[in-house]
Amino acid sequence: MTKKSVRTIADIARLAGVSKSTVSRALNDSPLIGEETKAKIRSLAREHNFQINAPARRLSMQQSRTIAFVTHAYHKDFSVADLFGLEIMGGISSGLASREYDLLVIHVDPNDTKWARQYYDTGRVDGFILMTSTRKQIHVKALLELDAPFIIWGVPQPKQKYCSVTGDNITGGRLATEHLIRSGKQRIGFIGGPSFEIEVQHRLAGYEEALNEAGREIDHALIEHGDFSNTSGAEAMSRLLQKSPDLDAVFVNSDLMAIAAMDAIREEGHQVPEDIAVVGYDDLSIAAHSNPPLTTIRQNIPLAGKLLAQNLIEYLQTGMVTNVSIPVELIVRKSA
Amino acid sequence: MTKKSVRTIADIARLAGVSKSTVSRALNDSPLIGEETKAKIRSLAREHNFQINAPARRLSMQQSRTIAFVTHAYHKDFSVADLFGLEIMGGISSGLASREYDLLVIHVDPNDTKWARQYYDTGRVDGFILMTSTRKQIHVKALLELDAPFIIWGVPQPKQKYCSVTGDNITGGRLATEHLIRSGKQRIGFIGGPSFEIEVQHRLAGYEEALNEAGREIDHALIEHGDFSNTSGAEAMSRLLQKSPDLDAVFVNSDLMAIAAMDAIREEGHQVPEDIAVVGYDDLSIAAHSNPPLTTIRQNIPLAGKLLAQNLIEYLQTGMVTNVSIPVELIVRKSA
DNA sequence: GGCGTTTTTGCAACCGATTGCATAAATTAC
DNA sequence: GTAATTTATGCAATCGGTTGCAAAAACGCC
Repeated sequence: MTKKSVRTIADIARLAGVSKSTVSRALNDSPLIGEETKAKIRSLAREHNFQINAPARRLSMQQSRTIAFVTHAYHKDFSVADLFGLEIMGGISSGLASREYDLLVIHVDPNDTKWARQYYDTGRVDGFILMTSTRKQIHVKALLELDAPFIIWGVPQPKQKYCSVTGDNITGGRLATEHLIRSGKQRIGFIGGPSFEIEVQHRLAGYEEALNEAGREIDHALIEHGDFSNTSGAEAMSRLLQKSPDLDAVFVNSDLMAIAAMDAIREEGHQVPEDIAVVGYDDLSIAAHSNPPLTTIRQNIPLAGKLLAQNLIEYLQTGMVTNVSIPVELIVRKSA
Repeated sequence: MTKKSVRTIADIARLAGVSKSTVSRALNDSPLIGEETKAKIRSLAREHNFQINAPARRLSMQQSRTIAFVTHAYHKDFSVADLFGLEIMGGISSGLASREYDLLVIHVDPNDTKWARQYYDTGRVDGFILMTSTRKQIHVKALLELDAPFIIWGVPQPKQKYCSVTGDNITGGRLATEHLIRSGKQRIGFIGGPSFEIEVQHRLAGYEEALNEAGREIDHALIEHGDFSNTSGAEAMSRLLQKSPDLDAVFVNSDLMAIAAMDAIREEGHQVPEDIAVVGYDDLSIAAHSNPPLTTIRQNIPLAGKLLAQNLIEYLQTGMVTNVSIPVELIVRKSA
């Protein structure tokens, strides 16, 4: 009913018998304003449920206090980034909210880079969090050229300067492999994501380190790669079983591929984990509910999200470039 | 290197030798501007990669062209809304993008309603899409009081006027049940979400209709309710097996609960689908990859998202209240 | 060529905040 | 009691667009 009559700081100013500037300063807790005046203005604002106008403030301050979460457009296919992205978004959202930033979501076409200009040059967002699983480099390049602030989930290219948060992939690969070795497995396979991805190379490195330390040889017949999709996981598993029928364990680079791999193993008439043990990666929510429940490497996803948010904001405010890697841990369930 | 020198319409105006107003009108394709002038201004804008300033435009036009997607804060537990929410967000995003609206994501505390004011009265968003699975009514009430435009996923309260998109739950319940009847199942159970939810009541109604039409009695010993979480699905299943050991099929109100129920069934030593057939609901991506693959009711989630976006925008622009329900279909896999 | 239209363009106010600088009020110093 | 500070407030410009209204330019017609 009662159409709100006090919508702007000018309204408050009139009520308080002061000027707009004073109200603005009071609400921003400027030391220039006397305590009494501040108190009066604040209580007026509270009383009238005053909410400051965001576009005006943004125009005036030349910043949007909004961060874009950039992810690929969803396609039919079920890819890692989907579930993983959702879980990480929760962490990002809370990290941003605590610093009073808003979260905008952009679904981009993998081949298009116009989006960067459209969001940055228009002042709609102050920075980006890149989660595009594929073609990340193209987007990184676009953002660097624009000189736009951003942070990525993943390992940064060697010579470039930008923020990143990533899991400790070497340790992840090592933990998974060591667990399988401890369980007495002899022929341990590796199913990776695309071999050009640094994360995948690191996980492979961890796998090889663990084997070497146990005095084992690296057997390339035990190594296969997929593209993180579940079908590719099943296919890689089949190829592996073909090449190395004596395999008794496999470390798979994602929970989704691992779950598909377990199906493939069963279809060939083997049991998980008795005949072939399986370790996944990510500890997505579904890992606990797969059949059998998946032993996997947990990345602390809420933490990752929070760090992506905070470190990007830190960069916006101070220009400090951070590259952090978060710890991983082994979660033992039934599959290995 | 070259710091962009043409950032505002005033810059373009200078280059074109016209006034700001003319540039503004030309870029907005106003009929007031001559074709030649328009062409010149447009090509200048393109040439200099001009991007209009969003906050200024929003301030001036008194609208943000941004819609908030409101969902609950994520908790440890894995609930329906999570996966479902992610999938629907893709559809919303594309629906909004095609009308040039931005998508903001807000994770709200279930008991807090301040968020509405904080986003609406500040002019940060023009409207809301409500996906909070629990306590939806509280949030609806808050938005109605604020007189803020919104649309919900779900069935609207009888007497209230607001937009909604929902699945056809009655038909969904009916399709699932009819399928089980056709397969020759005799004792068909029902595991619903919370019984106070209208969606759940509709699915139950569809279930009962189908049974009645087949000349069967409704047996309340075959009906149980959970809260959509997977643990509650497993528990409801156990209770059902206890009460009605002769049960040979069950229609479960969500894929997540259905998958948990299948585990429970196996733990009791029964086979799916031979001993007990299971039909789920939602057709989330995981349904195709469960063990066995889940027969389920598909809601066209991308369409739902698109309609949520478009109908809300329609409402913003014309004030037309829409309440649509989208068709569902039965997807037959291995579990029933 | 002059006058009435119609089509184009520009002026200036406005959207609602922030902020540098000037000024008024209150304190302190002597 | 007055000058010198210190503290608190207000004025007015600014951020970068949009838009109502007035004015100029182009056009049609006799």
